[in-house]
Amino acid sequence: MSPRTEEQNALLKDERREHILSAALRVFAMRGFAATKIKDIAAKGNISHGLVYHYFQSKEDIFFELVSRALHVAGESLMYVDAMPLSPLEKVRETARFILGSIEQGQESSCYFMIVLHASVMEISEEEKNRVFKGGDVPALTLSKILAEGQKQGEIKEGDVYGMTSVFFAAITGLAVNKLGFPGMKMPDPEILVQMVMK
Amino acid sequence: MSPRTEEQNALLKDERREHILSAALRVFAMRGFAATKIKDIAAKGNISHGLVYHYFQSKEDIFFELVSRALHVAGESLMYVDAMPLSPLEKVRETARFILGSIEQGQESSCYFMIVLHASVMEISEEEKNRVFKGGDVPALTLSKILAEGQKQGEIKEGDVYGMTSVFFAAITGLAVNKLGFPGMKMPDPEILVQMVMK
DNA sequence: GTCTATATCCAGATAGAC
DNA sequence: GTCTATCTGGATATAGAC
Repeated sequence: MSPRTEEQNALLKDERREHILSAALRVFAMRGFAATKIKDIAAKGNISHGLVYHYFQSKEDIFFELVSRALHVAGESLMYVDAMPLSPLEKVRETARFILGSIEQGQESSCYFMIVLHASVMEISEEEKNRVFKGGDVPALTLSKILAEGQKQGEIKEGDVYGMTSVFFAAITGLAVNKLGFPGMKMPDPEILVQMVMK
Repeated sequence: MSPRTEEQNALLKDERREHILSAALRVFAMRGFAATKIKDIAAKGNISHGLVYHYFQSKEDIFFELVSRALHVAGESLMYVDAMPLSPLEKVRETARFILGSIEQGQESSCYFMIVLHASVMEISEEEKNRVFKGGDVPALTLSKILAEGQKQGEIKEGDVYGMTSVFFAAITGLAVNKLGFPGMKMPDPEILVQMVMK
């Protein structure tokens, strides 16, 4: 019987962590931080209550790990679209389609949006907030850059780029959260978002 | 020493209730239902913990009273704008200006938006949800009606009125919530929302 | 590595003094 | 009407058995 290598152990441990995180995602999204009980996460993941503490130090740890991932993935996605060989307007269209599509198709994206939202209104110190939301402005900065380029090229409406960006993301967040509260809701045509900025 | 009449007593009682509700508003908005402790509400209102239960039956009672008010006021506001002697497009503009203005000027509106949002993702039975959100679709129905009229008159873009409505409200909700999490944030020009639907 | 049992704390709600 | 004291349940986190 060959003992597992350290590497294999680390992999198994990672898988377990992923399992717990994925179980925690929905629960945190729906109930918020405080209302989520470790017991609920454990039940969702079919493991015992105590085992959760074998993989994470605390409830906060799990929550902020999810927040961090959400922000990271959002940033990556925007930068990915930005790197595509498309005109600025097409990049906006691609972004709108991609995000609304992922919200439409399952609840996972919506859960991430909701978790970030929960985190953003949590009462934590300014320092802590800065740490948690480190890099959280990458999506907005990237979109702003795209819009500014589009204005130069005459594809995008003149006006406050920062304002357009915040409305764009606010709308997406709002839709995601709505979808979570009312799953029957149909996502609107992404083109509506595009027309908001299109000349 | 003249004893207070029943009427005066009722008025005082109402004032006290209002006092508690207003103290509860921010706390519920920021922390959500579960994380809000009766103690916090009492502290915010400078009254004792036990006294809260003299005016309300339970924590839920306070919360759902606030949700109900938020929905009621939102419906009233939209119907008020709709009754104004304005073209459909102007009604949309007035709505956007009014709501963004009230979010800009203080936190109260944002708190109401956030509370509705908390309520919408709460895990309650379908029945209960229907009861809590009774009349909650009045704003959306009213705006949809306005947009449809605007399309007939050629002021509003052709396309899915339901989609435009949901993006419009999603954007506003998203902005309100953002403002709550990051108070320094500037509200965008309402015109951005108007241009989303304007032909 | 996984579970059960439990220590410790704190919250919602009530009772009863003033 | 308002407060303080208390009952009771339940949640986080830990300890220790297997």
